[in-house]
Amino acid sequence: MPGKGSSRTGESGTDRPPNGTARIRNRAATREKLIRAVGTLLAREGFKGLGVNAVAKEAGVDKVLIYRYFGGLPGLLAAYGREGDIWPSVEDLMGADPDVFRRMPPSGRAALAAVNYLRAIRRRPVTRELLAWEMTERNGLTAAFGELRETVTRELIEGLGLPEEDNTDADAVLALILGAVDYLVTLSRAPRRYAGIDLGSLSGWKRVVDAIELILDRTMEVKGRGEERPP
Amino acid sequence: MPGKGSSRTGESGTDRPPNGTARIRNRAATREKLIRAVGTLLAREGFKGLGVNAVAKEAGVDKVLIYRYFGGLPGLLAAYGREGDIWPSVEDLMGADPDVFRRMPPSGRAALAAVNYLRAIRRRPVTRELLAWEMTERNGLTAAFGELRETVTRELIEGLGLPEEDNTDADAVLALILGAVDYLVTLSRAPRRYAGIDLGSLSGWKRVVDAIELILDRTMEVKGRGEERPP
DNA sequence: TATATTGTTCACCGTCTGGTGACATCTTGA
DNA sequence: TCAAGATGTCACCAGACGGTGAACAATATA
Repeated sequence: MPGKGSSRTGESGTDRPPNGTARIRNRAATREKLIRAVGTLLAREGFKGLGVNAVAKEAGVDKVLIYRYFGGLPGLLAAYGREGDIWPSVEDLMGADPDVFRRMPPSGRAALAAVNYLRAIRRRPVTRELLAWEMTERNGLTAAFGELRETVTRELIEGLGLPEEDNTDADAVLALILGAVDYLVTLSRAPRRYAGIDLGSLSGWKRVVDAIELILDRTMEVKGRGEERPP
Repeated sequence: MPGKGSSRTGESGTDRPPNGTARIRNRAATREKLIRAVGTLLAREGFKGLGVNAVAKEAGVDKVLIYRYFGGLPGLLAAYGREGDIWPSVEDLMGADPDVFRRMPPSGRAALAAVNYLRAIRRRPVTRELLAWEMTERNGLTAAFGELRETVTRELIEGLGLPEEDNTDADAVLALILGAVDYLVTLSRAPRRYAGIDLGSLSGWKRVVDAIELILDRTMEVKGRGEERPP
C-alpha cells in the first residue's frame, strides 16, 4: 500500500474517502452507547459471551474505545453497575402505600416485602442475569452487584422494624427467604422444575408466594397477637 | 529395536522412536481416567474452564479419545454424572438411626433432613460446583444433575411423610428451604456475606441452621401438638 | 508371516478471544 | 493558518479454544 498520505506529519493526504460512514464525534455519547450496550447484551444474550468484542459490536463502536474510556471491560462493567437500575429500592419493596405498610404487623411487613422482592427481580432480566453471573465469577460488576445487594438488604431489614426476640433470629429467617427467592428466580431463566415446583408456570409461582407468606406469618408472628394483614 | 517397518501403507517409516513413554493399552482404564479427571478438575478448578483440552491434560491422555470414547465433552460429562457420588441418599438425610427419625414429629423430621442436606452438600465440592453450573448453563451434565435432584427430593419428600393440611403446602415450604440451602452453599464457594450473614464463618452457618429449624418447627407443627424432638 | 483392528499420539485447522500499534479525521486554541 | 490533541477506525498479534485427519504402535487374527 503506497501513498496513503499521513496526517499529522505535514505531508498531506491524498483524498481517500473515509470508510466509516457516519461518525459523530462525541465522547460522552459514545461512553453512553457502550454502557447501554452492556445492559442490552446482558438482557438479550446473558452474561456468557459478554466480551470486549461483543459489547463493541453491539454499541456500533470500536472496541479500542472500551480501553480508552474505561480502561478495559471491568471498568466498563463497573460503570454499568453504577448507572444501571439493578436492584429495587426499599420503597419499591414496601409497596405503593407506605402508610398501609407501616400499619401491618411485623410478619405482614416481612411477607409483603419478600413477595415484592420476588416480583421485582422477576421483572428485571439484567438482575436475574447478574445473579447467575455472581455464581461463576468475581469481577468488577459482580463484586459491585454483591455489595449493592448487601446495602439494599440491610436497609430493607432495618426498614422492616422487626421485633427482636431472644429466640427468633428474624434477620436470618428473612435471609433464607430472600436466598430462596434469588435461587428460584435464577433457576427459572430456563424453564425448570425444582423440588416438585414448576418454575415455568404461574401456579408454580403462586405456590412459592403462598409458602413465603405462610412461613413468615407463622415464624414471625408475635405470639398471642391475632392481628392479620388486610385482605 | 530396529524394524520400525510400515503399518498399513507400505510406505515405510524411518525409525523414529516413540515419544510417548509408557502406554498401557486399556480402553476401560483410559475411560476411567477421563471420568475421574472430570471430578478432579471440577473440585479443584471449578466448572469454568472445564473443556476438552483441560480434561485431557488432567487425565494425561489425548483429547481425541474424549471424542472416540464419549462422542465429545457432553457425553463424557453424562458418563461422569452417572458414576459420580453427587447427591446424598435419602438414608443419609434421615440420619444415623431410622427409628429415632421415625419417632420424631413431622416438623422435626423435616428440620433434621434439611439440616442434614445442608451438611451433605457443604461436604461435596463437586456438588457445590454443579449447583453453580446449573444456574448458568444447561448441558448434558447439568440436565442429568437436575433430574437426579428431582428424584432425590421427591423420594425425600415422600419419605418424610408430612401430614397434608388444607392450608399448608408443606412441599413448597420444604422446596423453599432446600432452595435457600442450595443457594447459600453455592454462594459460599467464595467467602461472602449474604443479607448480613457471614457465609465464611461457623457462627454464620449456625444462624442458618437455627433459622431452618425455627421455620420448620413453627410452620409445620401440627397445631395443639406439643411434641418435641429429643435433645 | 501378513493383515486387520484397536489404542494412542501428533500436527494442524478455523475461529474466537483480549489486547495493541499505527493511522485517519475532526476540533480547538494560539 | 496551522499545529496539537481528542476522537475514532483498522489491521494485526498471540493465545486458547473445539475439532479432525492421518500417522504410528501394539495386539489379535488368518
